[in-house]
Parts: sequence; C-alpha cells; structure tokens
Amino acid sequence: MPRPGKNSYSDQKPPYSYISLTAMAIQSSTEKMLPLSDIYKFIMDRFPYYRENTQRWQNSLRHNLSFNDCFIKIPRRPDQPGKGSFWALHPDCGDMFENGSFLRRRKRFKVHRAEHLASKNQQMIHYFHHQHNQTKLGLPTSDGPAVAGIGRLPHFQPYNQSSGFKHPFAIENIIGRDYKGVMTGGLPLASMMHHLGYPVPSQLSNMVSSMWPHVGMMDSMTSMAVSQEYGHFGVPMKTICHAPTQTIPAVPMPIKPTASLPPVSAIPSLTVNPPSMCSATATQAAVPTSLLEQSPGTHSDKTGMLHSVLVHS
DNA sequence: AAATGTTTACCAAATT
DNA sequence: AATTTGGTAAACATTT
Repeated sequence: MPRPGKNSYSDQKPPYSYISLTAMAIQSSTEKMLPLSDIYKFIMDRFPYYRENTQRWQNSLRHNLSFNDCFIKIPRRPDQPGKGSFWALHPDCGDMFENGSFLRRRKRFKVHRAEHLASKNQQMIHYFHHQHNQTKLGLPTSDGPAVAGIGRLPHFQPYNQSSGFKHPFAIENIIGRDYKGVMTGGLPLASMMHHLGYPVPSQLSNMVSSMWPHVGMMDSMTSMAVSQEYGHFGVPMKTICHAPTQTIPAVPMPIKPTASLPPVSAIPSLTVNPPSMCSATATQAAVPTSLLEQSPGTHSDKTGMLHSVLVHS
C-alpha cells in the first residue's frame, strides 16, 4: 500500500474512469462543455499519471466520448472557430456516480432510440449555446455560471428516472448504505483513497468534507493539500448538483487546491472558449444527412443527432 | 498531416 | 456462471 509520504500519489492511476474524468472536465468548465483538447488538458493538468502514454489513454477517452450516450456533441457555431465540437453531458444523464464509485457506474446511461430523434437534440444544442451567451453576458448565476443551468431544461423530460434524482452527496448516500452489498467499485471514495494510500480523515464528517469540500470547508483539505499539482485524486471533490429537484448531471469535481475555487476558466492551461461573440441565431450551413431514420438499434444514433442539430436553427 | 470521431473486437474485472 | 462495464487496440472516416 503506497504511503502518503512517499512519492505521493502523483504517479498512481487516479480512481476515476474515463467517463468520470471527462465528466469532471466538462462540469468544471463554465460553459459545461469543452472541446476534446481541453478535456485532455484538464486531465493532464491535475492528474500527472495522464501525462504519459497520451496516445493510449486519449484514444480510450475518445472512444468513450463517442460510445457513451452520456456525452453529446455540441457543434460549434460559426463564431466559435476551432477544431472539433464541444462535448457536453447529456442533460438527462443525471447522477451517473450514485453509488459513490467513479470507477464503475451502476448503469450505463443510454438514450432511447426515440430520444435520439426529434427536436430535443436541437433544444439541447440551443440550451448549451444559450448558456454560453449568458455566461458571456455575465448574467446572474447561482454558483458559477451554467451550474444550475444544466438541469434546468424544462423541455427535457427525464425519460428515465421517475422522480428527481438523489443528490449523490446526500448523507444517506454516504453512510446510509449497506456497503457489504455494494460492489467493490462502489467503495466509498474515501475508502478507496485510503486503500490507495491517500490521507483520508477517519471521521465521517471529515470524510464528507474531504470528498466534497464545497459542502464542508476546504481547510480540512490543507492537510491533504497536494503539491503544487492538483490534489491527489480524490482530494477536492465537488459536485455541481445544487438543485435537488432538477435533473442535473452530477459528477465529481477536483478543485484546484491553491486559489479559492478559481473558476476553471481562470486556469491558464484550461482555456475555455472565451466568451466571444455569439449571435443568438446560429446560422449553420449543414446538410441534414439522414438524421432521423437510421437503422434501428444502431449505435450510430449519436451521429444522427449531431446532424439533426445542425439542421435547424 | 494531424486532430477528431466512430466502430468493432477482445479481454479483464466487477456485479448480479 | 452469466452479464455488465470499462480499458485498449485498431481500423477507418471526417474535419481543420
């Protein structure tokens, strides 16, 4: 078992799956969407482990991006030049890490076939772009720009979870669970960290705060404060679901231990699309290639979505 | 060309 | 034991 004193955890593989890492990156952005390159940056910035074998893990990451429905592509508007699209979390993916494990989800989020079609996709795109506008205009935002926005999609009916999703960090989700029955992957993060040799407060209260500093106080974090790097894995965790009643993608968020919660956009290396101009009306010139009817059961539905998105507006 | 995206296949580990 | 989920490799396709 690696000891905290050693070479620290830097070189250890973070206890996060590519899905959670990606979700973190996306959620950390003010726009709640990032181009691939920025997702890479985010990960490399805080997890030294990923500064190597880039070809390998980035390929895996890309694979995850297009393979999982929880990620959606948001096409760039003409005023947002650059390579590749933006990646965002599907508004309905809810809390993918409910079980407290960022390694393995309980269920894979899948968009029902019917959901792929329809204008919903366009609405989503609109939503994200709108969010972009608001951020740019410095409009009021509860806790950081688009934070509360993600789930505030009145038009998006959570097609799955019947009722509002449970706050992943609700205390019940932390202690009120019979871990015996929980899969290994569902090991509480704190336990996992401990197992990995990370300093983990023994008391629950501390555990909670260590896992979700935004809930508690960052102070207790200082002890765990990591080098100049970003914390060792689990360290600063943050969720963005502050609106219990809404369907908001909830993901862990490693926060930069240094400054007091500097918005990701403040991180130099993480240059989020600068709120540049954005015409409310995106005029995309895209040809609607067979967006709607794709062979049923095909995973290529996501592709169709993209196209459909561009079609209108 | 290089960066992005998509897909298929295999394998291992976790979960049921 | 059978399923699921996640990681990796690889072959392509698409876009910048």
